[in-house]
Amino acid sequence: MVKKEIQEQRIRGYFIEATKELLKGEGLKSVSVRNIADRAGYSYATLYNYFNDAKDLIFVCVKDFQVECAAFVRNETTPDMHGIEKIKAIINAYVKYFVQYPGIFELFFLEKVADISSKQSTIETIYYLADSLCYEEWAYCIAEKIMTKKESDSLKAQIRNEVAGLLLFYINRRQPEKYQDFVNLTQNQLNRILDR
Amino acid sequence: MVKKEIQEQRIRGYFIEATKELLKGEGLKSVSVRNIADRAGYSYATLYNYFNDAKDLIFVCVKDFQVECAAFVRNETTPDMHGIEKIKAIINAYVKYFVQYPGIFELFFLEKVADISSKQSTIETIYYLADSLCYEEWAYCIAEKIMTKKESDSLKAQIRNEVAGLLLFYINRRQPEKYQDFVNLTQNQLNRILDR
DNA sequence: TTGGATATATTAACAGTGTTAATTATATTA
DNA sequence: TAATATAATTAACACTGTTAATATATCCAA
Repeated sequence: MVKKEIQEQRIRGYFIEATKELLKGEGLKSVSVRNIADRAGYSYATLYNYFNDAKDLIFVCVKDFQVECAAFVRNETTPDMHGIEKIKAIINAYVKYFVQYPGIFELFFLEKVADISSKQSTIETIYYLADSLCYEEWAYCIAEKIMTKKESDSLKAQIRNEVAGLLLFYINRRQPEKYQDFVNLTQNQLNRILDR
Repeated sequence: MVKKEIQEQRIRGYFIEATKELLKGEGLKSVSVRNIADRAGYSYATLYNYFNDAKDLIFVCVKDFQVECAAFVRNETTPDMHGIEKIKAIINAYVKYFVQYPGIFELFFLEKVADISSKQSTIETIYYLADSLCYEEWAYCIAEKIMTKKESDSLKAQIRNEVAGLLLFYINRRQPEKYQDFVNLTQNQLNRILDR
């Protein structure tokens, strides 16, 4: 019965949409089983007919947000840039996305995952998201002999960790306090890593 | 009445000690008002006679753990080292401390704080902890003209964010999976930042 | 179209969380 | 010792996630 599957997917979609709205709006703290179900127009227990548990549902949203983040980055950057400068622009947009949606940052990096092994692939795509957004540009840099493959791998890791740390302190600890200071710090650190 | 204050401080200490044990042992997830009170030998409501709320109590532990972390670092590093190499050794010990006590990492960097302004100073000391552990060595590097003050500030920020990111991914996302890979990555990144 | 089977949705319940108010027990002081 | 002040406890409330039992649709054959 394909009809059943369509309907089932549709209802799953309602729950996912409700969860995404809550995450983008009020943030992770207001994402509860009852809140989600209310917004989706179902009882709280109905959720368990479509998802193993709450964490499962929450993590389903990750993939959608990754796509959205990629679109956001494309929209914030110009296609006539290349190499190092483009990488900087992409990372800046990437950072901007999470500052705009702190709830999504929490979901991607802070949210505890009970069974980490079952969500391994999702976690890996989060881990490598910044890398993959810059994929063509790293390739460009290597092709143009701006850097070696080995160097690019080292730089990727550095940016990955540096940016995660910057966002962690700013979003979760309001450190630095002012947004402009955060932007400047991010800029300085990116330049430090990429301009040699 | 000084007697009262001594007694009051003593009981506060019992709650703090219980919380610290839970944090170091089972981690943040098992730190609840009722768990703490049980371990301290009081009823759960008694806690509210000595602390404003649960978060308050949990954050009181931060200062103790900072002292412990500093002692751990002193113990893990030799006093006959100086400058860049000593900084590397200190940061390695700092990282090791949080890997050993993931619950303390959660408390320092992940735990949500409702009223961040009232805990501003605590949060700042967390933010600058890695810097302060290396205080003498940064001064040494500047005095020996190994780097300028401005360069050292930039390096401090870089290490701060890089290390936070590394720990965040490893402790919270098991990324990389194997401890040895994490150690190697940390080593590589530290060398990259500090060896120029 | 109706009756029975199946699938889906809902309510009730449990064990947990933080927090507050009312109550009980303890200590201090007149 | 009696009255008062202080401290500790229990009861209660509003939440949380999750499961089992119940109610309500849906579907398919007679």
